[in-house]
Amino acid sequence: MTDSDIPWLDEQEMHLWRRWLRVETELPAALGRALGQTSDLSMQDFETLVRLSESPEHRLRISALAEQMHWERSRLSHHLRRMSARGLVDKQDCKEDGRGSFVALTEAGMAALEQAAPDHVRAVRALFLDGATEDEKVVLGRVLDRVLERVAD
Amino acid sequence: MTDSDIPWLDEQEMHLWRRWLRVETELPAALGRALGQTSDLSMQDFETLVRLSESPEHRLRISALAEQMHWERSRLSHHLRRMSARGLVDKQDCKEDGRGSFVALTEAGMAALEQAAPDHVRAVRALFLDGATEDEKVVLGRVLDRVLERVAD
DNA sequence: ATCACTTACTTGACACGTCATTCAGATCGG
DNA sequence: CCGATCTGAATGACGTGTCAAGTAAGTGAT
Repeated sequence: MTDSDIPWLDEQEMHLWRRWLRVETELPAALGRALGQTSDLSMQDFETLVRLSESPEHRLRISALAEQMHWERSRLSHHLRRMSARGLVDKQDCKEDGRGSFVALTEAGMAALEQAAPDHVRAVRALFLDGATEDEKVVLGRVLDRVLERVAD
Repeated sequence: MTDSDIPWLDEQEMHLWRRWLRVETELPAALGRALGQTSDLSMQDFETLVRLSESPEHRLRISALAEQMHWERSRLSHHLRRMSARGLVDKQDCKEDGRGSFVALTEAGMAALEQAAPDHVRAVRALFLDGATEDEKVVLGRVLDRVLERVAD
């Protein structure tokens, strides 16, 4: 089998694909670095805290949180154990279902989120959102939607 | 400090940002799963093999490869050790510089690449490239370029 | 009530990435 | 030359993610 038998990408496609791959790795890396400089939170910590802060009573069933974040349960379980050890969240058992648990934001978690959020939001704007005009954002959103459909489990 | 003091994202921005985050994690996951079903290669293995196959004599200095791939040297070092143990690549020392090394594709590595490539390329098209029209690809490329500039080290 | 099945979550082993460190071999100033 | 420094690469410790297995509690049929 020679190269010509492979339905390879042409130059345009390859260029677009490789730029995608680079952004996919470097954007979160840059945002993570920025976030780490003004807080002790990772992007994952931040996202977790945001989801909780948006929830009634600042708490959620663990599986509900996992579903919202599109995380595997075991990943979330590991992560919450670490965040809990750092005092950012708190696990509470669930009266209605003896198997289940809630996770709740602690005071410290809320404080960490509020302290970190402004810089992080600024960074998301500076590195990502401001990179596209309004029209381009519309196109980008459309493309992302289609990719998500194709990827959907 | 209350929520209103935080320069949060509006609904449009948040929606776009979260879709981006989802695609950023789920697209590589889906491609990795697909690749894993028809080969024993990860996306990282594949990318490494492609770079080598595109190089003269199918080999490169390790630091050159790291630079091409935008990988940290130690990451590449770890990865090449594993790939080498699986017989996909081969390390050779460099006459001109006693510190340096080359990595070369093995026969098995080339065979694995050629076997995996068609399906992988099809998957990249099906999940990503076909999600955008030609016009949208132009826009997407422009946006990715701008984001890369902003992220650039 | 009991036994099988499902659900909610945890755990442990392992793969990968990062960071700091190490080490040999270049390179360069004196 | 020779010591200081730099460079290419490997290594070890550690954090995080995945997958498979485990535990405990709910559900449901008989």
